[in-house]
Amino acid sequence: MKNFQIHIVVNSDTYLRDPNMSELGRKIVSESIEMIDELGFELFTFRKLGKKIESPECSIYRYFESKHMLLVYLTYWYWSWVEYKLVFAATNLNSTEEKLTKAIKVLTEPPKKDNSPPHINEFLLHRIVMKEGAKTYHVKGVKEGNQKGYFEVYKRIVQRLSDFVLDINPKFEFPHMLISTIIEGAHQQRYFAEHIPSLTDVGEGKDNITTFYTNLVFKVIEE
Amino acid sequence: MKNFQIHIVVNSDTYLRDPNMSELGRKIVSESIEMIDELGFELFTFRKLGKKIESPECSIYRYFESKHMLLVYLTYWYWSWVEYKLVFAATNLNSTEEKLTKAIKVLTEPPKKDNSPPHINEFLLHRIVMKEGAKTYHVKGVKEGNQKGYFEVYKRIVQRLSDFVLDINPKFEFPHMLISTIIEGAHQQRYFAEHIPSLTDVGEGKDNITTFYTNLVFKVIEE
DNA sequence: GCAAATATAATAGTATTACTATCATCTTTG
DNA sequence: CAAAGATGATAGTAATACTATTATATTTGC
Repeated sequence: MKNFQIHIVVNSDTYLRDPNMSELGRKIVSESIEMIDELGFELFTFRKLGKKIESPECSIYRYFESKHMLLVYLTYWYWSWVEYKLVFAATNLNSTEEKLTKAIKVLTEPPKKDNSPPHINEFLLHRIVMKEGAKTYHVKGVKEGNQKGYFEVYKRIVQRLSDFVLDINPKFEFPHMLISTIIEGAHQQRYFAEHIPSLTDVGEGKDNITTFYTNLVFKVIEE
Repeated sequence: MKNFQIHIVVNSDTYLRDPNMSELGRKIVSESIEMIDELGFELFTFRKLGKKIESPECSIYRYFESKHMLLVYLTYWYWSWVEYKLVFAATNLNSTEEKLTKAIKVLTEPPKKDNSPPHINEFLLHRIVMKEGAKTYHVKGVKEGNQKGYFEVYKRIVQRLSDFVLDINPKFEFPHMLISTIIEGAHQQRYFAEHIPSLTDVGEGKDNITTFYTNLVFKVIEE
């Protein structure tokens, strides 16, 4: 039972019409998450999505310029959501060490059921971002996308944790590299664990990823 | 002046006809490297490649089942080449520490001009693998691809360095995670440095990536 | 309560992509 | 020098990633 619901705001350059403002828009978002997770981003098409939600393909194009931009929207949403969880997780903690530990936990653990909006399955969205997230920037127009702010939240998260690192060790030279390495690394390891397990050490049942990266960060930044 | 040339063997499941055995095959490989680097993998097509090499599209399909499989071939080739460099780099070194340091250097530094086969521009190939490499496994058929051995060399490289790590600290629990994290991380950081610099700490002219990851590895594995 | 604005649906169409098929010709090689 | 194999020429297909046009709902502002 929850008496509040947070609203995630997404950069308006990622969409043509705000999908959060209409029934159809929310349906596009929620069903596309299911479908991308099921088919993978390559086999996912607006035509198939249209069929699933029983709306014509061209209606989807009124919300998103392309399926690539839909992916950009979804990952932006995801990172905003993670940012919210990071802020929330830091409250009532005193030391920067505790805050950093908690933040690494949020970034490296898979999501638990929580108060995300009802039309977003954040468990599936997490899987999508792990697998397809890099496709938002591994494209020709990265620089333009970066200028338009598609990655601003991601960058802010990296900055936030980098600041913790610098607070703990002001002389540490590579905080951004360290943080972006572990964020991407955690997603990657979780994906490998499922599909190419010999690239990881994730054993049966037990989840070492958070332990590994927490350890890594504190060992690397100590003077 | 070189009196020898090494020949990289690629898993024969990645191609229909061995592109290394004919003039046309080598042309397909060498020109596709230029073209994928120039256009990005999404905009690259066999039709455009056919036009460039003045051969019909269908001739290219006689070598590679799809453009995805061509990418798999190219990345396989790349990692085999890196493996060769790793073996070469380890000769005449006594301590495992030295070997590991050298290996990290090979894996994290951009390639220098060396004795790669004339039809392969390994500088461009390195850029392609940094940017597009993950697309070989971020697809629906990863598991089948893994079973067919598309990633066997990559896995062998991870194993090789993991063994160094375990030799230095036999109690270290997560060698594979550590090594695959730094290999992917190095590529990623180099890509970020060029396109989304605020995610890194790579400054003007100086290249910190190797320093960062070398430090990271030795700090993390120390008892 | 109704006109105007806006969103959606229905239908149709286009250029391009990712292939496949067929057959003729050219080049090896045993 | 014949047979096998590789390449070229030509053609074709289903699907993708869109766009355009017009009709029909639905919302909203006065």
